[in-house]
Amino acid sequence: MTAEVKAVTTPASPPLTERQEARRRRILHASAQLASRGGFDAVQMREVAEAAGVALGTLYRYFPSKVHLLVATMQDQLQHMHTTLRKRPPAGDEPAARVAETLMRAFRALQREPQLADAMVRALTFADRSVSPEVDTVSRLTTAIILDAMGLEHPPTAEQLSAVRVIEHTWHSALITWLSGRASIAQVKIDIEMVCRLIDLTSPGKSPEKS
Amino acid sequence: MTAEVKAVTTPASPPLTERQEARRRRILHASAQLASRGGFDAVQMREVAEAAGVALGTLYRYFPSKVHLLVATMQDQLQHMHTTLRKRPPAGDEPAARVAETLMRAFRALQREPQLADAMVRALTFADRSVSPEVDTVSRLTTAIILDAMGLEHPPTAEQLSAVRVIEHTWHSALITWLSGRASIAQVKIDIEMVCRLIDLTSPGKSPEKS
DNA sequence: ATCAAGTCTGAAACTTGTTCTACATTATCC
DNA sequence: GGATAATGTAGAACAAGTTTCAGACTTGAT
Repeated sequence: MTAEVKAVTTPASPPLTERQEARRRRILHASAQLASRGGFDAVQMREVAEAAGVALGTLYRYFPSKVHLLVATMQDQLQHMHTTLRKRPPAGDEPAARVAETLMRAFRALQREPQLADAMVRALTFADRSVSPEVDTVSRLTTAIILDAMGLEHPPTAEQLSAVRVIEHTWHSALITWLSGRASIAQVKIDIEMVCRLIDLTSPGKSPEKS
Repeated sequence: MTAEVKAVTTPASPPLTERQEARRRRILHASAQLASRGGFDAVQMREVAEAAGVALGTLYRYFPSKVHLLVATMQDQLQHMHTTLRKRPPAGDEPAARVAETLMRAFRALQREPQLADAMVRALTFADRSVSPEVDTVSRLTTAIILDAMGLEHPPTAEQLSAVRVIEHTWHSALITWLSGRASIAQVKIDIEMVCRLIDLTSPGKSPEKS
């Protein structure tokens, strides 16, 4: 439990009342529910509103677009996953192995709800500038998960952060190719393990070579 | 010019007549034109049809959805880029350096038409299963470009292909983060260079270490 | 030249994300 | 408790992707 992670939760601009918090929660739940059924397309704003017992206008007040909604849903799910993963840290000896294990574990979790994963990931990559802050939060959460898995003793170097970003890139993109049926899970595993080698490459005082 | 690349062009199911080929071309041109202006949102099917001098129904016969259209547009642009890049191969000594240089060159080309890039990349990552074949073609084209840049003397090993896939993942995902304003070009450069190290790592008879 | 099959056109219809409006409910402040 | 501003509701309206259809035009074979 080294390298403390500073609260990656939402910035929480205006404090919400209890009823509002409950509405928000109902909406996110409805969103995840519908997404689990039929993926991105099945999350229809009117249906979400109805399932959450909320007027369409209200839904849009809470989440200004479908993409915002789904990205928030992803935040939510990632939050869960992060706490779950923390309970059982990966077992590998090397940081690279631990990260690969963690990611594959996350991957298998997503596999259990492929439609939900589809909806969230599609929203994430489809998001335009207006969703940047939210997407950024997701990105920070992912980074936190990976750094956690690395179990560093010191704060990460700039190089290591770059490696983590590359791992994230690979993770997202591999997820997409899997979701759209263009890559098998075995393939994803290979690629994840491949990219995790960058961790060894960037851990200080390890590689004997250097230009 | 080693490691011959087998024609990555379209499979061309039914041979098109001349007028049809012309229509297809007009459509793609209109699509790119509109995309250059306002990105993904500006490519409106009715407008594309009008600009191409074609009925809406015809547009849909040629490209069954907006995403199909934009992915085809990307194929087209990549085709261009590939031939352009081949004219001036990258200059670096090491394969990794050559690949990084090539990708950054491609990156700068996209920078010149950021809106077009936005439209194409968003379509690509938003594509669902129904567009898999087309997305796959784009992927093979990208792979071809990277393998070309590596300038291998032998056919690539399985490990190298995995590294190339990871590079592609990084390339796409980095592109997205840049397009949505969440990463600077400098950052993209760093990450591309980072991931290209995997090439050294996987070139046979190079790395002195091995578990 | 003619017929049949396939293709293209123009226009309307349908779907779903998003916006808007008029009114009801709730929260806050005095 | 009552004024008032913010929030929520119901439902219409709008925008853009997609589908549909009747009729006109091409094409290819005979």
